[in-house]
Amino acid sequence: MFEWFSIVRVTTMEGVRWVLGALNDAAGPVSKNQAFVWVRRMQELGMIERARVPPFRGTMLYATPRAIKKRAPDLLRQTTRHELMVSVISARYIHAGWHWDRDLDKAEALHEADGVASSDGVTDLVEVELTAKRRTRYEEVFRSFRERLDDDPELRVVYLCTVDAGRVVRDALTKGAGMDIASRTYVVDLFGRDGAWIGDEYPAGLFDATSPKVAASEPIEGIGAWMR
DNA sequence: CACCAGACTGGATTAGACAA
DNA sequence: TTGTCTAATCCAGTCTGGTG
Repeated sequence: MFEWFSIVRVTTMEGVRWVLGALNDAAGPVSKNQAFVWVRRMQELGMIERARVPPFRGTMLYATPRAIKKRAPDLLRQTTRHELMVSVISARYIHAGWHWDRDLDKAEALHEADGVASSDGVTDLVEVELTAKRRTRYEEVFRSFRERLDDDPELRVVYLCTVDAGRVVRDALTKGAGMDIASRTYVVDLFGRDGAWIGDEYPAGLFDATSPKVAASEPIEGIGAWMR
C-alpha cells in the first residue's frame, strides 16, 4: 500500500478500496467499511492523514512523512483533483493485475504521461484528461508520443477523458502527428462532468493487455450501460 | 475478533416557489 | 429573466449491531 502511496501521493477512499482489493486478490474493491477500518488503523499509527477540502467531494488521503519519507502533498493546488483521478485510475490498473509507475523513464525532452501501466508485453502511457488542452499542445504531445511509440512496439497510449475532453482528443488524433499514433491510441470517455469515474465496470478494452492494438477514436458502444 | 449489511450523518446539490 | 430562499433529496464517508 505504501509503495503505491509513494507513487500517487494523494488518493481517495475509492483508490484505497481498489488497491486493497488488488492486494487481497478480491474480484472487486474491498467494502467501504474495510477500507475505512484500514484507513483508521493507519491514521492511529500516524501513517495516513485524512483531509476534507470543500471544493472536492470526498476525503483526500495521503501517507505521512513517517510512512513514506516524503513530505505531505499540498492539497490546495489546482492539479489536485487531477492527481486524485490519476490515483484512482492507477488503483484500477493495479487491481486488473498491471504494474503502475510514474513516467520518469524517458528522455528529458519528451512529454511526461500521468502514469505508465505495464502488463506482460504491453505498456500503456496513461493520460487522464479532465479538461481539453489547446490543439497546438496536442500536436506537441503527440509528436513526443510518436517518437516513443516508434522506439518501442509494445507501447500504447491511453487517454481517459471526460466527454468534452474526449471529443477534442479524438479530433486531434485525426490530424498531424495524431494520425501517426491514432492506431495505437485508445480514447475512453470515463468521467462525468464532475470528474468522477462513471460506473464500477471496466470499459471494454481498457486493462486488456491481450488486444495489442485497440481500435482508436471511436466512442465505446454501449457506454451508457455502465454510465450512471 | 473480523466481517458485513445496512443505518446514520452532514454537506452538497437540486427543485420549486416566489419576488424583483 | 434573474436572484434568493427553503425544502427535499442525494451521497460519500462513517458508524453500529448482528453473525460466524
